[in-house]
Amino acid sequence: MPRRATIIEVAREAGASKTSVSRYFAGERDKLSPALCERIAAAALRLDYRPNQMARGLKGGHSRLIGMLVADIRNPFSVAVMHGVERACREQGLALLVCNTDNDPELERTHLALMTSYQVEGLIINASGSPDAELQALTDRGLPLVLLDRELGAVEADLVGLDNARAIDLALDHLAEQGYGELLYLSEPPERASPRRERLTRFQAGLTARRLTGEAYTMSGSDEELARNIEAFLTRSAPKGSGEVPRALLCANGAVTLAATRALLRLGARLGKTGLMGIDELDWCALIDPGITTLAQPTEAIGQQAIASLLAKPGNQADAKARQHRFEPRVIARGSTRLSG
Amino acid sequence: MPRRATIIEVAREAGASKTSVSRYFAGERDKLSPALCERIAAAALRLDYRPNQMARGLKGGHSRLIGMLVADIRNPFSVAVMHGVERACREQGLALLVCNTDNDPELERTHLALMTSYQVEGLIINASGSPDAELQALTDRGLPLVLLDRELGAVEADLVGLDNARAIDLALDHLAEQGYGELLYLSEPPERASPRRERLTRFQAGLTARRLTGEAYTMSGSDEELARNIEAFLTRSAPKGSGEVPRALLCANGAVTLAATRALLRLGARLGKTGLMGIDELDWCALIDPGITTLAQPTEAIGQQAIASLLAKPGNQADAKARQHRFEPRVIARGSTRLSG
DNA sequence: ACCTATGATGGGAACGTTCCCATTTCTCGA
DNA sequence: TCGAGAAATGGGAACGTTCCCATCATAGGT
Repeated sequence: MPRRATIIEVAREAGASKTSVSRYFAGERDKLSPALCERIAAAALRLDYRPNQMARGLKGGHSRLIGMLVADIRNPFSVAVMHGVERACREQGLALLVCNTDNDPELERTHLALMTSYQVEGLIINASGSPDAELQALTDRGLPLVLLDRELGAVEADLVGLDNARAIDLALDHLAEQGYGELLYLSEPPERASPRRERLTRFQAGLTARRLTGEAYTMSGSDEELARNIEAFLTRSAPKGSGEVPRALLCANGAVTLAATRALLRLGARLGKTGLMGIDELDWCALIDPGITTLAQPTEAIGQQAIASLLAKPGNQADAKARQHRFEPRVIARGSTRLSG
Repeated sequence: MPRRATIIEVAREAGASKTSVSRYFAGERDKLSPALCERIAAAALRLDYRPNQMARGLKGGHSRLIGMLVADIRNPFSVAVMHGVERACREQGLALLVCNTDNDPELERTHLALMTSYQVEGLIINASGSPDAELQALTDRGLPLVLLDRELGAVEADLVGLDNARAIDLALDHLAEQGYGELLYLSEPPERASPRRERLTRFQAGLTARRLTGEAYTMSGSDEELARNIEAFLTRSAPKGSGEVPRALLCANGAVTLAATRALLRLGARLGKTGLMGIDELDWCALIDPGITTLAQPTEAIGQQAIASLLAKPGNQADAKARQHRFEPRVIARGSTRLSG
């Protein structure tokens, strides 16, 4: 059972010192004479040498590892962002340690500890709970940190995510433009996740300027309950004075869109006549009969920016103010917000 | 900027030797007196000590890291399995290094090298190319290895995945039972991925015994081309002698199901009258009008078994024969395979 | 009382790097 | 001709663990 060659063996084989070999692999080839470079390259090839990242990480703290903590790995949005993060890592020669918390704050703490024990050089956090204290301790220690999608009050760290206000504005504009006048905003419980709060707030704030009326419903219970609430919204009598005003649902994210669509179909609603729009573009949104209108997030860009922000961190100087990178969504208009259909 | 405490500092704080502290954290507490244990625990708590995994990994090669190489991280099946893997890792105190190859064999090689440079203790491979040589070299070196979903001819390693023959049998049985007589099997190019070959072969072998006729189409081009081929299949005249025999599509995986559904809806086909069944259960399959019948894979179990197989490897003794863990899928019958609808 | 297992503890050499300092050789200007 | 400085290279001490060995009680059998 052969063992991997070490830097010492390569040095001997190349007739050089381990320092030179180290330099060669650390990308300081310009400091070496071409002849030496060549000898080292040949020797390394002959021995099939690969630097041991564990040893590297031990010495200088240069693990070349990035940790990513995801609240729900089965959420397509998270996966899409992860795809962008992964690609950016690859370009930088970084490896990605992925942990999924399944929205469990307890697990989040555990995984945070796990990742730091691997001396990660940076952390991308899509928080499920409020590990503010733990995270602040890490930044204090000089560990670059980026918040993904979800803000965390007490932590000074860059945030990368959607421009939630803009997203809601775009949605409201689109719905108003299409002729819908009464809206029902559907969301998961907004307590723990900042984007949910931001979106909900903006929704409520954005109604009057557009002469819309609307209300919000927080999903918590069963599909049945959701369906009942949607039905109540759709069937209640129009406010006096106004005639029949078209009604629409606005879904706060992909999971909600799924549940709402299920409910609407169960109620036998005709999409379009009943408006339906969701944040997050999903595979199947084009499939459901007239197509479901969505707001697509630039997930790839978000992922790449997360790594960019991480690497831009001056490392030790914590003086750099926390930045926000808010990305703009794109409206993908389909039949579910077309009244004429 | 405080630094993390080391084992030496804990030892001093506890009035013990680093060896004892090491033993304490390596889970050999039974070899220590209760008094000493207590002192160490207190000291570690006071200093907020966490063992440095990099150093651990360096010394004994015990990195507690598992690598997972995924061909396509945006495939919901892969993510679902990864979820199972992640959970199993967590239970074992392992960390998961995830690499996505985007189905690029070149990238696969790079990532393989990357992961091994982190001294991973095991590797879960969902291959995109044929890195047989590289992988065999790794097993020879004693690295436990598990193939996920996709077999690799030349590598002796456990395989964990679906019982593809059984899956096709279940599908054919179901379709025959529901009264469909002519089938079109849709698949992505079967060259590189063993499950595609296994499924296709079994499909062709399983027709006659069930008095079915069928043909296979390999998706390669555009949606239009797929739609044309499906249309040709649906509209061609019945073979002489037999009356009108109900026709159905069988989709080899989730991606194909998506494309086929898109095509069918575009063609204005009525699901049910035209049968549709797919391998892999997806969020939206219940949503499309009468519901799409699927074969669900036990993804969580597959993921957990992958880790189990990895840990069961006798480590060095490569004598252990490669095992196959084939899981049985479950039919989720919906309207798309109900003629009466 | 003595010799020997047995169990608890500690000292120190690895593990494979990086990086701080030499050391050596060479170039160039005074 | 000489010394200074740069450029190329190498030696050795870390980094934070683990683990082999040694040490030292303590207890038990003779």
